[in-house]
Amino acid sequence: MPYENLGHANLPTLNHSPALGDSTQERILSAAEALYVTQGFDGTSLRAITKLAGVNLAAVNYHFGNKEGLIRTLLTRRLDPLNSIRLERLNAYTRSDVVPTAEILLQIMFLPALELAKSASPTGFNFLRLLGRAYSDPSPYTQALLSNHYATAIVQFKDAFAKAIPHVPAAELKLRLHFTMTALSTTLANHDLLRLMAPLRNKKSKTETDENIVLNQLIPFLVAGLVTPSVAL
Amino acid sequence: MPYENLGHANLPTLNHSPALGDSTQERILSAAEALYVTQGFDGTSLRAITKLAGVNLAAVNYHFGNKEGLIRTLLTRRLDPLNSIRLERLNAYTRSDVVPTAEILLQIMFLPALELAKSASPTGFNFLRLLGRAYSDPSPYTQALLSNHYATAIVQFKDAFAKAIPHVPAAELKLRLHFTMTALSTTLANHDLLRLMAPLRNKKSKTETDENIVLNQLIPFLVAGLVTPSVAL
DNA sequence: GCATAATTCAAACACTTGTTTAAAACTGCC
DNA sequence: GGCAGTTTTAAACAAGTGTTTGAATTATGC
Repeated sequence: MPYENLGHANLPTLNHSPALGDSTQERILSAAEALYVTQGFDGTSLRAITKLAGVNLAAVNYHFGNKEGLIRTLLTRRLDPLNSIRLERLNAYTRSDVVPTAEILLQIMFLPALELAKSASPTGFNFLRLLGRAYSDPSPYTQALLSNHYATAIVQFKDAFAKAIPHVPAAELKLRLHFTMTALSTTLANHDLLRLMAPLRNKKSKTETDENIVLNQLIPFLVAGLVTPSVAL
Repeated sequence: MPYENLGHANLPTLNHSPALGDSTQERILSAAEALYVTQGFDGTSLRAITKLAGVNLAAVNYHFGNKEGLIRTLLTRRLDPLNSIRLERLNAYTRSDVVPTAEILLQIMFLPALELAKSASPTGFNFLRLLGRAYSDPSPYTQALLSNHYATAIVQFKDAFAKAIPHVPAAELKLRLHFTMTALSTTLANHDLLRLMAPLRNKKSKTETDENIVLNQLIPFLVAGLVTPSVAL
């Protein structure tokens, strides 16, 4: 009688969209992720999830306890490895005495998300959209869950950005980082992103992936804003 | 027997938060706006709205037809005058042969929202947070409603930005404008914005309003990103 | 002052929500 | 083969959802 195995130790191939070959938990998570990305927490019902997954309604409560438990494992199984890789790469710089630039710091925040998206997500972009959706989800439960994952990682990055951009006062840099994070998260969550990128994709080499296009466009945009001289106080 | 007057002709003093002196419609709209800002469309129930407004449950259906009608008037009574002012000021520039800079264009998009916020909103920031929440609301109804208001206004601004920033290819500029709009909307919707601005407010003159602080910080951030040289293709 | 319209009200409607239950089916192991 | 543990299933639960109804109340116009 489980629903106690909320640990996300088993994330080997939670890839494909809800297919017949997968376990019940994996199919639930895949279906829930696909729906949560577009509908948000409140708009995603357990009946819609279980119907898409092709499993019984009670399976969610059996395997995850309740709806919050489902969303929690849904988010943590993505965010935990993401933040681990981010901090690992950031610490690699700080151990060596190299002071990373703002561009490198943004790459450290972006690249792991893109790499995980390519390796773990079914549709390729569902993982990125999950992150964006979670950050803008109004449900208090999601907000509370995110603030933990968000806060612990961002604190360390804030110090690194302060060293990379010493000419901007701390208060202003704080606000600029806030702008940066919101631009990142909502860009990832946006449905029209693929459509916006279409013309750019054609002009680039065919080996250029969609993820890299976003990276190559968004990072210079954000770097320019971050390092621009402080406005007169 | 109304619920046909969905027109928003009467927006004289829909100010105060739900108070006893206001009409039933105004109290419903105020309460709905306050809740919608924090809970989103799906998370805001009619019973919570009517309870906060101190009116009967059936009053919503009587005055607005249904929940969608309520949210529609909630958004249009704010967005319609906002977009009118924006386009009016933009056209004033285009009639004269002055080509507005990117900074001026952003001011045209920001300033009317801030002015309306100061004059019409109860808590001062509820109006801005309403805009931000609407743009990130996952409910399909809100998205459909917004896409109209959003699209018609942004098309004209896109041309103006293209003239202001001629050195950036159209496809790239399109993406940068997308980043700009998302940064704007989610910044406005964010709850922590006031807390982030606190240290800046103390250093500025006491006449400096919170809205101007956002303006003075966000616009240079966005302008720098918009006008930065195009990445090599 | 009175008839008429507009509004408010309590109650119920049909429906969906997350959750629980207990029996059924399946699983692996000796 | 049979038994214990695990999982799945259909059904029901209580609570909440938007909406409707019809009577009571208030406001309006003559």
